[in-house]
Amino acid sequence: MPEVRLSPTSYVVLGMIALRGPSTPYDLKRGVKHSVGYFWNFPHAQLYSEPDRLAALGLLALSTEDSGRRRKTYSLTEDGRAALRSWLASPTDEHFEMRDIAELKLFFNEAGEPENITALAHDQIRQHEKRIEVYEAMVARFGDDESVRPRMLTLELGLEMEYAALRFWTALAGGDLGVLQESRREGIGVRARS
Amino acid sequence: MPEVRLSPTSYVVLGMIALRGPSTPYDLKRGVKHSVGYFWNFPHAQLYSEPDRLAALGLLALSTEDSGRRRKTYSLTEDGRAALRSWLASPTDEHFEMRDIAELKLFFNEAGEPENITALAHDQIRQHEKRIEVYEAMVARFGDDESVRPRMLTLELGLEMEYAALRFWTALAGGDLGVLQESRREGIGVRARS
DNA sequence: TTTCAGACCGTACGGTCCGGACGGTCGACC
DNA sequence: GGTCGACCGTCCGGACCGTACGGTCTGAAA
Repeated sequence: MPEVRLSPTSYVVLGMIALRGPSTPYDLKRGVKHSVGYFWNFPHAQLYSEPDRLAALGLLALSTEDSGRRRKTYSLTEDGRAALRSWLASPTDEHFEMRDIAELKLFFNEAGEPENITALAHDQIRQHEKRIEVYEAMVARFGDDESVRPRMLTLELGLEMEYAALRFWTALAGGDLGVLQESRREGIGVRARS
Repeated sequence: MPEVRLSPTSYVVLGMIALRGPSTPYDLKRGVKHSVGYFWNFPHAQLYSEPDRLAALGLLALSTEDSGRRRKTYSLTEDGRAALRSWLASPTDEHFEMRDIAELKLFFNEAGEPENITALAHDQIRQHEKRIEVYEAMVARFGDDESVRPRMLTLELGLEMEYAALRFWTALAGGDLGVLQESRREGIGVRARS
């Protein structure tokens, strides 16, 4: 098995194919869009080029339609499945990255007008509420479908994060951040560490 | 003023210089490392090349040391300050991006062994606890220093997110995700939307 | 005074990532 | 057969990224 460092994109492709079965890049694009794509954006061009790289490494097998559109369908090889499984079983030492433009603006707003913050907070509140609605609709729609249950786990994490952000921006807009510290002290966080 | 789309990196550079005053790339690197760098990683090579780009756009002014090391120091021009301020005042329509390897592994673990999740959760709990300690030490150290108070705001957001993640992974490790939904329903989130 | 360690500081580079523009292909309906 | 909108894929230039490497300074040991 070739010794190459695979990127997150690689594993998304391998993982998607593992969950969905043999797929075309377009399938991947759509699959990603309404699952992991919600929290991590993978530009579609990548999902077209990455499978070729993985195929060159022997992790995917390629079969090309011979009818009109000549679609390429990729499937997992044994090596591919092994690579995915070993990644899934290996520890993760990196901390998540947050890439939040709003947080950036908040941080640098010392150089701007105080009222920017109010506007920013209200925008953020709207956005997170909207996203929460989307997630909760998904939970309501698929929540008790046993077959996709495992995939709902990440949705729970997403919801936790959304509510956390919503709490923060709401408190900020209300001018009372103290309430956050209090509620954290009472919360499970403290319990988990004691 | 030239019409170019500036990247987040650009604004980090402009913002850093606005908060710290004239800076060398190395200053930026260090400044970023223990502030915004906690939630958004900017590789240092960028912080060396970006100022040149901004200088070419007239947003930064460059002065070069003539002694030994010939350090380059960049400072804001009027245009630069204006660009930063207009960015700070403009609405942010993008949602944050989460880039969390652990979340990826969780999502795809249908293709792996169930016990991976336990290990993953415990790793994550350790990591988030550690990060929380770091953040809280910063709060304790700088919390009542008026001059840096505004920069503490993002720390509060960071803490909210950390605790949210910690709650999730703790619940997951304990096998009882239901507790999350309940606590969310009682929380400020609901209040904010009613 | 020379040497050396270790911190400080900067650049180069090859591959990857990125988004947007563009173009081809299909079935459905006129 | 023609046209429309959805479907599907590629291309490209520039930004990004991590890492490896190389210089420069301070200060203390030799």
